Amino acid sequence: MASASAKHDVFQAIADPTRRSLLKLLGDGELPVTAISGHYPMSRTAVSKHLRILADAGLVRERKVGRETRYRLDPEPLLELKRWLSYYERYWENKMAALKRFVESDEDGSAPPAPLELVRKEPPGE
Amino acid sequence: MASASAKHDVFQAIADPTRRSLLKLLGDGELPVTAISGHYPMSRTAVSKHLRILADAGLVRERKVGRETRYRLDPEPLLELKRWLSYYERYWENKMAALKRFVESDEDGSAPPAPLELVRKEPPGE
DNA sequence: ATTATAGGAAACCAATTGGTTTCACGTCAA
DNA sequence: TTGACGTGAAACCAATTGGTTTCCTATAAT
Repeated sequence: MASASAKHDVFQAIADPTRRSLLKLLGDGELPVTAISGHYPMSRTAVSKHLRILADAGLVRERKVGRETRYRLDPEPLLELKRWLSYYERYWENKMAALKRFVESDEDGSAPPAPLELVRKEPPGE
Repeated sequence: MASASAKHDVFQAIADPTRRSLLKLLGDGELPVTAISGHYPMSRTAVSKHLRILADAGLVRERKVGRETRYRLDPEPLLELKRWLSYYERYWENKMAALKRFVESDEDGSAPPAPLELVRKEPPGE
């Protein structure tokens, strides 16, 4: 439900750092466009377009008040992201487990759980 | 550590549906490029470029084996995403709480779900 | 009534993106 | 050695993106 199957999905919406910043800013509460754009080095119009993209993705809600349009965070679509991420939990768990096994291994070295070269931090040879 | 300070960040990397699909595919294990590209309607070269972007973001690792290059998932950078997401947990919690309060609200109506209006912050000068 | 303010719409632009086709190179097989 | 296979690099292209400026319309405020 909620669907928000709009033309902008949440993945694409949060891909831009300005938009991620906007989400954070709008978490504090409702703000009109001009106030928002004051936080950014770009034009008000540019910010407005970012806001529209966020709104299309359902991440932000707009509300007209007099002559202003106030925006605020709607975190609901982030749940989709969370769901997507949760699929990968098992992988880090595996990795963590492998790492742990490696660290705790009583070095008979007979069954290296996984190559995992990420473990070693060579002193900077370069 | 890890840092993956590369030119492609994880947010941008997962913005593309093909790349998300690749991650899922590569979760099953190492695969060479041709085998991978067989799953997609686009050219091998196109898939290869997606793989490079994923690799730049640290989401995928490559390993040369004879004349093939095999790719596999590296979920580690997703932790950054998880961390980013976790910042917003409190918001859905609030929302959930508000919703719950609303649903459970019996008759007094004195506590509307969540006005959520915040006052305006300092006008950012001009 | 007139003027100033808030914000969206439109037209435009450069850079990036997602894709293609062609080519070159290293590796495996005959 | 000759040729086929697996892949990346390069050059190219259309569409999208992130931004701008200019204009237009509502809504205050005087």
